[in-house]
Amino acid sequence: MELSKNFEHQQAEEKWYQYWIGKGYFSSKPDHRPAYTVVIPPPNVTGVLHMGHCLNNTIQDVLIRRAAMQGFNTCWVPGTDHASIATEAKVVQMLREKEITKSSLSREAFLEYAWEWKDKYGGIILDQLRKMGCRLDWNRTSFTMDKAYYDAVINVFIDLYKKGYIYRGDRMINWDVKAKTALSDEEVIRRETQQQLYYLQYAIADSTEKIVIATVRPETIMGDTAICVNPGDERYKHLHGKFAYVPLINRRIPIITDAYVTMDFGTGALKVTPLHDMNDFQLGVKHGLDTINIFNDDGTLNEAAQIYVGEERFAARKKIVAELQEKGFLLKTEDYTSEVGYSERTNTVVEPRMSLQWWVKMKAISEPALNAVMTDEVAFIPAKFKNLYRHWMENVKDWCISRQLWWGHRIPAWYDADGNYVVAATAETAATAYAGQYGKTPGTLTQDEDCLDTWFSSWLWPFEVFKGLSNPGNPDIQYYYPTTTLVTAPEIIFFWVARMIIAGEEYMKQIPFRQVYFTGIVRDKQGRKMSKSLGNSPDLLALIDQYGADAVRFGIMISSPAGNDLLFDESSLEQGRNFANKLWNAMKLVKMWESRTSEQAPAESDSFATGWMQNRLQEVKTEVEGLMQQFRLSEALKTMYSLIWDDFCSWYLEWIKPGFEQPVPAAVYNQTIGYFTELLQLLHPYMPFITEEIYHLLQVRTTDLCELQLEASQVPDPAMLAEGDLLKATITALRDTRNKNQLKPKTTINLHIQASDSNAYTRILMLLGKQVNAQNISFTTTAVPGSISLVLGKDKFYIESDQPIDTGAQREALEKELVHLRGFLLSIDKKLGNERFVQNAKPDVIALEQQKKNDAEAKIRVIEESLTAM
RNA sequence: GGGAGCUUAGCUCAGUUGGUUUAGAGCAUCUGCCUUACAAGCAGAGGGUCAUAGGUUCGACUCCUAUAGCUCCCA
Repeated sequence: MELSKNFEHQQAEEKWYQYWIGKGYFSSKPDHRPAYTVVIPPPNVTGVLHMGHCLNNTIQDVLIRRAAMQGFNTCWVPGTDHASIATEAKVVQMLREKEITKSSLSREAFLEYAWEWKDKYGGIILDQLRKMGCRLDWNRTSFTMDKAYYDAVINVFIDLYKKGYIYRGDRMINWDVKAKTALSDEEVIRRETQQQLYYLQYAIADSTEKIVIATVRPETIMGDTAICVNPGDERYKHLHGKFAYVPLINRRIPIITDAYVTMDFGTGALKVTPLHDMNDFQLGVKHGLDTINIFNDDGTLNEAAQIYVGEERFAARKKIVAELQEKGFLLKTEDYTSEVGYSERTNTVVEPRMSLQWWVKMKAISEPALNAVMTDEVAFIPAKFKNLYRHWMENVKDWCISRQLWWGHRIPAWYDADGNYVVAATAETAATAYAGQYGKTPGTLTQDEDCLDTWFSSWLWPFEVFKGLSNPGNPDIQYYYPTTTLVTAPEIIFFWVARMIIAGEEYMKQIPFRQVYFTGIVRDKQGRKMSKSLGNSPDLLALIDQYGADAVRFGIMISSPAGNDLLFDESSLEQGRNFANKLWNAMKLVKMWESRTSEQAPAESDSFATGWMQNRLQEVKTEVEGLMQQFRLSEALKTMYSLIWDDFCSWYLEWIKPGFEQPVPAAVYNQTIGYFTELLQLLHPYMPFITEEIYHLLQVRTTDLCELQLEASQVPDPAMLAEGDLLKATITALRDTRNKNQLKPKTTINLHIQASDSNAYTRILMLLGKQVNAQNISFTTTAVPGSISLVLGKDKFYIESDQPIDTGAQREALEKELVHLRGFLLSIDKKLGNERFVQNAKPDVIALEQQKKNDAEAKIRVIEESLTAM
């Protein structure tokens, strides 16, 4: 078979994914093996794959694939969440294109459209995960609105209500005037925003005096019910207890005092609008102020505002400012920058609003979840996130769980005509409950129109994907739960991670996962977070198409230490592609030897090479094992990269490479196939497609790489590794010297070694000669006249060739080395001359320093000799 | 305002409980090579007073304090 010049990823990816699926490798059933379980952080059903998903899911796949090779029964559960706000927005938009308004539809009709939308587009992101090669158990694909899952969410609501953890209450909330829904704090994005600070004067009652307040929201003055000053503020002491008039509408409001007011901001006098500002609300409660709501739910002014009724809030601001100016109330305006909250979903400025919503009381229910993390029962990686978690959990606020949407889990609360309510799953059970609670049969009970926050369903994810709630104690939940590792972004540590631990403790009486691995945030080259609105997120499928899935996985993994952000740069994908290509070509080289193996015994140099490669492989396997255990996935990949590229390709293959059309001893060939296979196996979790492809091209196999079990690494022989290091260092030094003396690669040399211990070279002599193009090597005890000399450690090398030599350059190099060594020696002498060092340092540290000193002195002597001989 | 974190080569980052050298890698740069696996390659090289100033210690990139700059989270 003719092998292509470079690795062609397209067919290989398609072919192997289908093959793996066909073999059923990805689907898991409980058995005797230990389980390794991962639940995917369910991507938003409206989503398309972006760099964050790519990072996150590659990491999960690496963990799962490696675990599968280590004998675990791996189960990685895919799925999506229903994303109530985002999906509803998409559906509304789709309807708009068909010229249908949501308000013209019944709830049922709207939901039919929504499901239609979901069925059509909801699977896109899952298909994209297939392209990446993810070893997901597709038979277990879950959705937060599957029937059983839906019911579980409703039952959790009812249960928590019965336990007293859920209540209904008036609170200031973040209101999205466009989506007409409440937002949780986490759905509000704060952004520095350029604004104006308006200085307005309010007339004091029974006086000609005026008080000046500064505000960024002049359109809310109609909702003012007080002016507040700091009690210690000398400027306003005489006004305590007096009244002022709100401009334009002339409402009489009290002047109150509270230490909350900062004296040096604005004028030190604050207008208080309890229903339209979070902090003012607190003041209002504290001081028993009147409350006036001047906005409709769409952000337009209502009747209570008296003026500009029906105007949109920002349009009203402009008009009010104009009128204030015209009537002399506006003293001045200043530029002012502060953080303003925007809706994550609709990007409109969030309006603080008083609203009757459903809440979860968080303090008591979260106690076990705090402890689970603090005691490392749930280990955070990296551990620095423990602090953040504790801080949040200790100051946890109640969770607003109702959303004014239809797409989602409908709140199971039922109201009579007077607003009395019961919580129950169905109309029937609600009627019974009502009769029990209120002692009468209800008239018509109507269900709450709102649905639940999406996170109120996804916090059940780690157990409900195994039907842990809807079918308690089933074999799956017993086998797979608690799950092993959760991989997620630190930005959802509160949204999701904390709440999953809470729900796990509450409903399974167990933690949901043993470890949480926090990935970094993917940023662009300029360090900006990748986002849809910035348009700086590359098209991942195009990248996979261009570079290959393996290269994309490599590129993202090579630059992502745990918990640190990574700057995404396409050059790392290039590196990945080049690496794939390197593997491909190494395979081609080895394949070339297949038909010309000979039965002759391996030469001593071959035995050295294979022995060294074996030991080096074992050494790296051990290293990788340690790194993986610490979740240092990026470093593990770097280690393998270097093993494959440098040790295997650049050194080993060159060492055993036969001359042109020469045979390769069969033993060497077979060992080489074996090493190559082990390398592929090691790398497979990171680059599954190409490794599987090459695995099968190298040899006819009865097994597949993705299922091949890793064998435990053996302890390497340090002497063998040291010999290899000496050989590599010697080759490099000699090549460098050749280079610097303009000896062309094709020019052969005679090499003389003046060694302190010539035995050190016996096994590596042949390889050395081959690699530096020496036709002859001999040992000497004296300098060889007319040759190029170089010093490596305690040994000297003399290169003889026909080429004229430049002693000046050599002398310079040696002198430079001498200066360095003398400086080094000086620093050691200082240390050893320091009495306190000798007294306090551990004996092995002192011995080490002594050794370093001896070595340095020996090297200096050798160089000095060389210089005089010159 | 409160909290967390970062600052190491031109760029992006490693550096695990203080002691194996006067600090490593990839990319970029420079030099020489179209050597029959690979120019998406091969063989080499140069480049850093580890943000700054103190302190602890026999010894600090590593621990402590302050300063400067940057980032994120929360109010």
